[in-house]
Amino acid sequence: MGNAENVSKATASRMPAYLRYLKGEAGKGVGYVSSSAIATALGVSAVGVRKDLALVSSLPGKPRLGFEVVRLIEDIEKFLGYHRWANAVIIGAGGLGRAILAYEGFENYGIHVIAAFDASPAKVGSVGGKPVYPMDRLADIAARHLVKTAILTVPRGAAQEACDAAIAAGITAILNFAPVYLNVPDGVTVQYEDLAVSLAALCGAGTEDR
Amino acid sequence: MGNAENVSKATASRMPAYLRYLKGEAGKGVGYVSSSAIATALGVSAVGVRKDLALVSSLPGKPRLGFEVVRLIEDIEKFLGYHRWANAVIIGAGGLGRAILAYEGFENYGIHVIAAFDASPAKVGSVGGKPVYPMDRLADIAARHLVKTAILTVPRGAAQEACDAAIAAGITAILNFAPVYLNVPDGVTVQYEDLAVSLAALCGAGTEDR
DNA sequence: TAGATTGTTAATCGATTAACAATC
DNA sequence: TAGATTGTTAATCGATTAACAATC
Repeated sequence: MGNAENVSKATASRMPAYLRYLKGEAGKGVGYVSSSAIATALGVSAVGVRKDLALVSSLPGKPRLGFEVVRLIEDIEKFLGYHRWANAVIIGAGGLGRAILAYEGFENYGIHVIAAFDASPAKVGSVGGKPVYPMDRLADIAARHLVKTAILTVPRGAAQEACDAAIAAGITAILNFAPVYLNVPDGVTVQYEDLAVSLAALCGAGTEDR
Repeated sequence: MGNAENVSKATASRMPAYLRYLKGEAGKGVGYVSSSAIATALGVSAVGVRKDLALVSSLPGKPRLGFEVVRLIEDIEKFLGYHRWANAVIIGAGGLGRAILAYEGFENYGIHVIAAFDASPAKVGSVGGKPVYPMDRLADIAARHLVKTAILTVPRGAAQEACDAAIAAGITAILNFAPVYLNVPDGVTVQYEDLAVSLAALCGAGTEDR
């Protein structure tokens, strides 16, 4: 138990779902939860849940009771690395960028979204108490706050240019909401967050799968 | 080739990335692309790419040349089911909901986002030419437009209630942006789009993986 | 032709499932 | 105790990688 080193990628990818469910149970005041309860709620197998949890939990589950909810939440959060903090910026202060800038949920996950940047002077100002700067301030501010992560919410036509600017400013991880492929050098990670793809996959899932 | 029935889930999950890359190449006027070019661009193995493409492409790749870009794009789009159309609604017309309502990218993927709904009368009106209705119109409008998919962009505290309302209105697929677990009956699919989790995973990826 | 690239068969690898003994 | 639940070992399953013959 708690041997968090050799955790497979498949197991790690399920942790956020466990965490979401467990937090819901904790909110209802549930003290212990069994692997089979988690399994049926999430639509997976109970033995799979036990194997996953065995790898990250600091305490084994108790026969007849199951796993202690609050303990498990702590263990999963620790595993996911939410104890470390990181700063991030938003590039593109349109509707989506501003919505994310105002989003309150990041702080719970160890992320400070410190500012947004936009090429248009008209967008400069602040949103929800957080500043929106012109693009030419990006390199300066990113360096000063050790920002390595950017959320890209610019129109598709501006995405590659914004991406290049981010990389020039020292960004090494990009969460890209623009539905275009980004050309990046080695050492830079891009994660694509294509809403249309997510939605299309979801629409398909209902009809074809079962 | 083109035997799109027995495509593994792993293969299907890579198709959007192929499509993104290929569209970028097509935009540059590239006519043919090799499996190894795709592989290096996407950071995967070339033989894996060939295996994936063999399952969805209607035409085999040509030795010395590679795959025809425009043909491959059509094949992947067809595989992903982007030829079928579906209507969707947004529930929650806050910043994120309004941004998604105004988002132009869905139409390319066979999805019509026809309207948004909000519990607050103050939000009713229109955004980017699309209507925002009060929540009590949901069942009526969803039924009339055969809407089976909802995008949930309400605050976390309102998520379960909004989810229940959606299900009561006949929704069977939910793309949930609220960072909470949703309790749904059998036959309803929930996909979690947790920005904070995505971002946290991205931040972690840069440091721990290599 | 020579060379680059393809598709396929076999081997390896990893993850899931099944079976079962251990525990409170 | 009896029963529910756990953790683990072995077996199955699926996906990736390696090797190589086929093709333009």
